[in-house]
Amino acid sequence: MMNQNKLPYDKNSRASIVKYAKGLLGKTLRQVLGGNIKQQYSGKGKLGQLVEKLYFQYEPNSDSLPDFPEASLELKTSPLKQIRKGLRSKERLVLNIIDYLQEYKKTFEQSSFWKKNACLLLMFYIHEDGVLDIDLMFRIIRQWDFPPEDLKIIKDDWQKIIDKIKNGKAHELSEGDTLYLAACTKGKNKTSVRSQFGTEILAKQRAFSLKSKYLNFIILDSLGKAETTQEMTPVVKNISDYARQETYEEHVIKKFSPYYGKSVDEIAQIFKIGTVSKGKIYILAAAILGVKGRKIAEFEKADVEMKTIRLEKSGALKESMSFAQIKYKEILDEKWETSYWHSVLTKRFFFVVFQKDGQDVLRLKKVMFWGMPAQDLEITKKFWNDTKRKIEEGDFEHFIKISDNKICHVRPKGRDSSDLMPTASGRMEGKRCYWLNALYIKKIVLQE
DNA sequence: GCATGATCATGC
DNA sequence: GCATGATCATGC
Repeated sequence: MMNQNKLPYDKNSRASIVKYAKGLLGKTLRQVLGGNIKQQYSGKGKLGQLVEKLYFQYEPNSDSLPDFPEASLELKTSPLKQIRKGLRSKERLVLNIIDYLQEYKKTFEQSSFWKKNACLLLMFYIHEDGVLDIDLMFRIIRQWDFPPEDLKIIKDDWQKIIDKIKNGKAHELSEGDTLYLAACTKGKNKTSVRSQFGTEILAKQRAFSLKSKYLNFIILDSLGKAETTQEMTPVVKNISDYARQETYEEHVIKKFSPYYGKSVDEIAQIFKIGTVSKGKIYILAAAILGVKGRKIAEFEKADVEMKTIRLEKSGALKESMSFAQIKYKEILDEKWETSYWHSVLTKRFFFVVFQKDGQDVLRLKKVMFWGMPAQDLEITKKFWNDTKRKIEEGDFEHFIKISDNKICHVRPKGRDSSDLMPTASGRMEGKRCYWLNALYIKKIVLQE
């Protein structure tokens, strides 16, 4: 360890550490430390180590304690990407690895997650391909304490993860299980497995993480983009809104239940919102949740995918659920874990289920949150690999069909059959998209 | 009745 | 103009 007297900050003081950290704001490590430092590390996750070692002058550790233990402050660097509308999070923020054999024994307050990450020193930098870590510019540097409303949801999330571990189901964890705090895979997927409680089945190594969309909220707040965050209204303005022991999801479902059995028009009348076109059911949902405008803040931050489901009188589900187009060129460069289809299927879903009555009027039947179980995700991985391989080979005739019963399928979707998209070989092919099979959705909706 | 192909409505 | 969410149409 360095002689603490020489440190340019007071390691016992959060304020001092944060203030010193801000010396990097708008700058790169090279600019601040001089041009003669060598790139000592390269690759993923190394910028954080460089900041710790070169700027804060302590040796990086993999302690269960925060990086600045005396000040209970955990340092995290995280990349930003430029999109048309401004800066956004490039990826999830990965926190500490979950010890499946220990974490479940603890309360939230004693948990490894909370001990290490209760207070974060966030350092967002602008990601650039092919640029050395020491040449990346820091754009946002701030202390982050979770607001009480967010912390409530994070506690619910943590509990949900713990419940699975307690039940010997760590191998079934998925990012789609939770809202803000997720159990994301960490390490090389095939080889990084760990033993878990209560069963011999090995589970993928996972770490607590904050979802990328949640970080966006921090980023917009930090950049003073109030106009963007104000478009979003939270369902829960204050944690005192919760009934005792109620989770966020239970709270949301409770708000919908008085409208079960009512038609779309009836609900629209109650909230005086005029005619609601099909495909705009989220307007109804926002109204029911008391959200002015169109964006439900918690759903945005958790990246919840809201979908309408229509059941026939009989309870049958007529239609499969469509998603985005398959980009024939882009998919060739994708890996499963970072692919579009994987990112959709690991989201948390919010299903708004309607059913036709005797007069063919759609009535709200129920709402539910859902995340795809890990076993199913494995099946969709096979589906995706098969689809990618066929696109690679230029075989557009034999995609997996709904009758193959592989949870999802490929089907045309375009303006009409002459709506084409170029393939890597330069040939034009009809546009197609990913679908979730109707039968699969039906099972989910009817199981609860 | 279901699988599959095809297309509509809307908003950015 | 186009992607997306959603639904229609047809034939087996």
